[in-house]
Amino acid sequence: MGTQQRRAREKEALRQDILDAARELFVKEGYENVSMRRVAEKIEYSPTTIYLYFEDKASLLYAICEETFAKLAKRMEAITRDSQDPIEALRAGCRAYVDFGLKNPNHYKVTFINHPQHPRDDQRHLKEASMGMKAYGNLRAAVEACIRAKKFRQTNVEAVTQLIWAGEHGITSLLITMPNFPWVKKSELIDLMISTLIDGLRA
Amino acid sequence: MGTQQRRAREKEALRQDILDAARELFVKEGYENVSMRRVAEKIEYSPTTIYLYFEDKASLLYAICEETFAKLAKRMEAITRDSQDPIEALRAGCRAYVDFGLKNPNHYKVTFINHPQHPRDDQRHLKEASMGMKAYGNLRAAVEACIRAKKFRQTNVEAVTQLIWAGEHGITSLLITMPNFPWVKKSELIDLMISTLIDGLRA
DNA sequence: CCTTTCACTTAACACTGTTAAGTATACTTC
DNA sequence: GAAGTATACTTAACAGTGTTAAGTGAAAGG
Repeated sequence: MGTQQRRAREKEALRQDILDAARELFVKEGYENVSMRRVAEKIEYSPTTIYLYFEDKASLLYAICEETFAKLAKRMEAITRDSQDPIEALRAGCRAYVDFGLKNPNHYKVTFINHPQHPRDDQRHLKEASMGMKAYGNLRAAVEACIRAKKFRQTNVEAVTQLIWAGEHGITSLLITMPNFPWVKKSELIDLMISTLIDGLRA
Repeated sequence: MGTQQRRAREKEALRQDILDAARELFVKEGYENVSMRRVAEKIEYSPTTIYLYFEDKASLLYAICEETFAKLAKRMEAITRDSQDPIEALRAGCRAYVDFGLKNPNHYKVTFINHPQHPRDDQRHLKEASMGMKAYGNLRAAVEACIRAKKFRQTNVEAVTQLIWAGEHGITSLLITMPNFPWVKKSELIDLMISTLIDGLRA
């Protein structure tokens, strides 16, 4: 009777163990530098066992990214909701995005910078999209609020959202991938980016 | 007498052949998807021969990036020099940067996005920096001209340069790594980024 | 002509992601 | 309770990777 449920539960538990082990290794050492054998070793199973739970290495990564993404989306949602002024909401959301990236550089890398795109696997590409769409949707809502409140000269919601995303991403990714570059004070640079974009958009 | 010179010339010729073969493959298929054996096959030498000319695969890449970078720097220099108004010069330079990235996506990827950073090899990191410094210096000069002409509210040359670089990079890298995303018209997005940043900086 | 140097190759190492085949164990059915 | 089957996992292997140590053959120098 309940045996099937118990088995399903045990399977799910191992799936989570794999995910936990992989996440820790990926985040600590980077996706490319972690082999399936290392993940297997960590959970004390044979390497091939992982393939009973995940299609391949990339799937393992995507599963982790989806989790992480949910966290980011949730955080951004909370931040933008708790703010009155739409401009300040947008500013806070942007700041949260960049901070999140800098605090989880390897996650950010595999999700937005490196993400190994399989040749001719469009299915997976859509999955990625759906994963990021939530965070993007949040940003979009914040931008829409600003436009609705007639705070911006530009009225193309999509274009402005993408513009701001690109700005955030530019700074986040550069700070992550080129840590040895002689940057000015990081937090000032981030604020400058956000302020400059908002000022540039202002009505 | 001349034998030594001839040999040196022949060595240099093969070095260039390797570089040419590697560049073509890297640009066409991406650094990660090209093996040393494939490069060797293309030049019809044994794989290990490459190691007589380049320390490792990454060095091969860096050599190619340096070439490409020189081209970008030269182009940007020409563009910013031929312009009268410092703001227009900056705008044109930015546009050239992004266009260059979109036209050489794999080059841009390996140079600014992926660039496989070797663990504990700081020497190489400096080399990278010196490589990019020229293009960065050009941008810096264009920014400095704007500030000198009192066109900008912000007066921190370094911060503004890095800000603009981040903006350019953000849009370039996102357009390259996420080609399936429903972007608004690309050239409009690029122009919007450049204009918004400049407007936001204006005095 | 002999020796040494030089350019290059062969063979191998230690890895990688991934799959096919094999092996116990636990569960179901008689 | 015994036989058969499904399940969960492992072993062995494939085809590939970057890279190195050892070996080869020809050209250059004395």
